[in-house]
Amino acid sequence: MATRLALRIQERFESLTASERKLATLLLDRPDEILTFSATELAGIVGVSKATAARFFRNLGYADFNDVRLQAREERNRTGPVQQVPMPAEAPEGAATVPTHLQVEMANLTRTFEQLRSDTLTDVAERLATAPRLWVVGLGPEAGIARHARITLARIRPAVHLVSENTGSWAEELASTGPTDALLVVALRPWPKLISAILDFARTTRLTTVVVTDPTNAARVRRHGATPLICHVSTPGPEASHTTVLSMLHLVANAVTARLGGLALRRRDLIADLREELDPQE
Amino acid sequence: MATRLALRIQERFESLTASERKLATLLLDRPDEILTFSATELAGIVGVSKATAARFFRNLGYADFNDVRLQAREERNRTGPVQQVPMPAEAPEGAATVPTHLQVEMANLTRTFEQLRSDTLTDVAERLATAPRLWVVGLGPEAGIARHARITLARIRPAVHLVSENTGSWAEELASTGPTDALLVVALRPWPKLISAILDFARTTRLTTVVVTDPTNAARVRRHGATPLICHVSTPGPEASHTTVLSMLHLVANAVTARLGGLALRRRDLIADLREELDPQE
DNA sequence: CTAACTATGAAACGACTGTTTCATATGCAC
DNA sequence: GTGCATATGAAACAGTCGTTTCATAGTTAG
Repeated sequence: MATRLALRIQERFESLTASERKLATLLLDRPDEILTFSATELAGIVGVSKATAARFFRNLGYADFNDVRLQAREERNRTGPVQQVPMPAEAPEGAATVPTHLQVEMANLTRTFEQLRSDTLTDVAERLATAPRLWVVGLGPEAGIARHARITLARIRPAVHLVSENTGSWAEELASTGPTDALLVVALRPWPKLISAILDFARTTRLTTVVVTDPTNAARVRRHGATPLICHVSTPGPEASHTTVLSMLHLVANAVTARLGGLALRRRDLIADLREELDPQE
Repeated sequence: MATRLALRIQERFESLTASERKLATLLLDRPDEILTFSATELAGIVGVSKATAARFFRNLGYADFNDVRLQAREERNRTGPVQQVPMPAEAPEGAATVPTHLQVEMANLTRTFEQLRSDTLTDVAERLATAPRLWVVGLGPEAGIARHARITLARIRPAVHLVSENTGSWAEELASTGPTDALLVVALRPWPKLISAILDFARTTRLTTVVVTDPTNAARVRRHGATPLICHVSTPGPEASHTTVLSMLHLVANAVTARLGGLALRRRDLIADLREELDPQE
């Protein structure tokens, strides 16, 4: 939390004049004040003139007071590394308290995305973006998520198909896939056997396959020749949390958008316009 | 964490003009911006004129923009420097970097669940747990989420129905609802008009209604006589993130489970056994 | 189609902010 | 004491910000 301004002040503190030290002390004590107060106000608080304040910031090496504020603002936006959040221990009761829930979700998120390599992401995005057709699969509890993924991706690229969850008919639906198509699977524990079959089929058809899954299935996915995107979904309770899965899919969609550039944006705008027409504003 | 400004905006959101809504949305998404940005800058970010911005704040009941800033400043002091995770500013490129994504999701999660009152949660859980039948609705982009909610809830209680998104047929589907049934709606911005109609119908049928929504629609939900569960979904990019929505639904499901106790657990185990039978282990 | 109304941005205006200039005060060397 | 250097505030100045006015585009009512 050491801002560049604070460091600069500390270096020169002894060589500052009395009035300047008043300002310096205030800023070291409450670093955020720069963002919210004007130079005049700062001067007023410690009882020096505006002129002194102006000189102070110039003497620190800034061109302007505006310069100071812009830097401070910018520094706050890229605040340092996210602190590691500990996963809460097993809750005795079905203690679904709000703070516990929040902490669990934060822990899952940090684990998930600190582990995700950004080149894996761009690689996946590249393949999902360029495939002629994209098939999305999610069985049982993941069916809703898969549907959501399909909706999201269909907004930024054409030919996104949902493989229905009617057991048995998936073969017919996937039959029309070609070797350069891509397959996006959402499958967590407990791992449905059917997914293994689908992955094997995808491998023989030479489909590019990405599987959003949990850590326990990562190795299995690799064994099937697919790329895993690992999401931590553990909870103190009995049910897994799909939160990180959705977050991962959102990130993937963003990456695909970035890869496709204007193409995706135009498609998205087109769809937005269409929606607006169909459902008159409001 | 609900500032007075945010509340004031939420109350009047629907009566705002298009340009004003752009400003309102920005301020709800990133409440701290008022402290650091000038009104001119705010106007510039969302692409409206300074004049509109000035009118906007006056229409909200403030004398001045300065008035706004003073109040915001004062409130922050009262809240103390609880510097939570800051929301990153607009990314220039489609810069969907992993760390940025993580930070955005963390910010949304903390905002969402620090604002959620635990008695609201238990109240909602009580009503969703005890209703004879539970109906789940989600239109357009939220259809997948709704389906997921239905799956999740159906594991812990009987008679959970998904109202299909076929426009027009919802009336027939909801026709069989009774006065003590409950309705769970997922609806974010842009608010579909159809949802308003459904909420009005629910009110006259005396359904208990819970709406998972974003801050811009909270007041509207209350006006329809329903209980809002507010999720922060803002992102630097163009697409909203449904992550917190899913997290909220997970929490609600947990709370319902806690309320139902052994009943829910037995049902869940039963279903797990069934699944295992249908899809032989592994 | 016209009239009234609303929403909006461009531009004029006044208020305020930050910088610079200048005169004064303070401290130190001699 | 005088001379010199530095620190400081008052005031002049230039620039920016927020407000208001006014003209225009878009919408609604009749």
